[in-house]
Amino acid sequence: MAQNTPAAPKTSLKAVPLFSALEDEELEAICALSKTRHSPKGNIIFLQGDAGDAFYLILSGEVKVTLLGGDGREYILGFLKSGDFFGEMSLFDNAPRSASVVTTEDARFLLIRRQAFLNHLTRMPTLLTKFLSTFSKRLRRTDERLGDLALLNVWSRVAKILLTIGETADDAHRPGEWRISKRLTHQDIASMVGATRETVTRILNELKQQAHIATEGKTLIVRKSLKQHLEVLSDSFY
Amino acid sequence: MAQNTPAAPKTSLKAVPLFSALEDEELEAICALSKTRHSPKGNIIFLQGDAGDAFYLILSGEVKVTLLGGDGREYILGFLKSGDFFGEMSLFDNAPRSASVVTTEDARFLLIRRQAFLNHLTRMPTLLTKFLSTFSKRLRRTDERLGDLALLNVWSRVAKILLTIGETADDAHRPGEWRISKRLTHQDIASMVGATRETVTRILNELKQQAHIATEGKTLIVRKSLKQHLEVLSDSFY
DNA sequence: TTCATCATGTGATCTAAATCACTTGTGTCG
DNA sequence: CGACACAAGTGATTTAGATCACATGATGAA
Repeated sequence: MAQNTPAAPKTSLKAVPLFSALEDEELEAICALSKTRHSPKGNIIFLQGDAGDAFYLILSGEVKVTLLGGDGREYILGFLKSGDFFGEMSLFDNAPRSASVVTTEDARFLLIRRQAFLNHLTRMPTLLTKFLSTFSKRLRRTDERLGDLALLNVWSRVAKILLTIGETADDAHRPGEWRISKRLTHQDIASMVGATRETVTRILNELKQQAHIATEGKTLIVRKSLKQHLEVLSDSFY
Repeated sequence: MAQNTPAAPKTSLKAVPLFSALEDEELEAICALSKTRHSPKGNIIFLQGDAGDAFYLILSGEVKVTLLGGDGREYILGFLKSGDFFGEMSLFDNAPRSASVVTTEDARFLLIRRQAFLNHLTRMPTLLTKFLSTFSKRLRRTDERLGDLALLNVWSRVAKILLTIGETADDAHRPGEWRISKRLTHQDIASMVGATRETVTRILNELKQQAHIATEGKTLIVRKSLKQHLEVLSDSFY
């Protein structure tokens, strides 16, 4: 299962955006109070509702952040990878975990406990600001998704998430399209837009028909035409 | 329409939770760079998509924070009142407004511009921490609502929001119930849960039949029994 | 290569909730 | 006071999307 190693990495932290602005001595401090943890694919890091007092920074691998429904269904808030972090909310209020986190690949984390971190945090305003701007972005994203769920139909939600994923996870830069190499099952997409697998399958085929998307081997191609198409739909109230 | 007065209040800021931990001199500084603004009921403070570089603190009155759909429908993120603030996201990233804000009562604001504020902000770590914990709470709430929209049906969403409002806006402390004096139209509730007015009307009557809610004059009574009822529903997967 | 497991495709229902189309309150303000 | 906005109540109808029930395809471990 999960392993804890007392040693913390030194140099690699400099490469992490969250810590990039810190002084060497501050980095030392961070290292001193952090542990590393390794979890194989499919491991539960924590569950929604758990008491949480630790913050995790992903050193390698990938995790999935989800909300769980009473009937076993899940809503995927997002995937996080190397350099991203989670569990940071419990640093500032110690409420229970608001979401669950599961590894979707073997992953290594830097783990820092609330109390240990807080003492140093106040003495690192740069870090506070980093957190603030991350929170800001996260809040914007969740607000947008809230609007999507409340105001758009499944077709638009699927189109939109494909575009979002394309824009952020484009692998090969090409003129009129984005290429997504990350393997996403229809169920994954369904759980990200709040719909069923079958509906997503049908919409994806429809989009393929309309040449808005295509597949090449394992990579998914999203054409930018889809973006215009979507914008026309939502601007139609003028 | 909206009026701008150059003068800023002095003593009243001490009473605002956001600023309560500040030193007198820091308060002075805040006052120096803030303006007050007055807006009558129904006024648009800003719209989703606007460029935004100011932060607002509500001194009196109430506002409604909404997301607008392409077809004119709106999703209400929430109501904010005296002591609450909004537009703070643009302090930390200067992205366009992610939501719209409209006054639902005559209101007075303290208004602080991004640049002016930022200079001082870094020198007030207490304030940074205040923001951080607010962001944390907000993020938790939006995550929860995201889960509600994606995973619950309209009945549960209505029940849940009534309970939430009851818990936070209870006016008279009574044993088995919460009393909400704030006037909420069925359309308001519909816009808060992502449903139509008619559906909300029907559900509210159903809840009244089941004695989970009642009205007394203009105040809405939500019985705590509703909470149990809702929990039974969502725990039914054990 | 061969199963076994997981992902996808697709028709046939079913249903929660939206939409439509009114009627019936209920304020409130000239 | 009447009347003119709003807000709420309620049936009838429609529909997007869920659910159900399989068939077909990939993929990978033994």
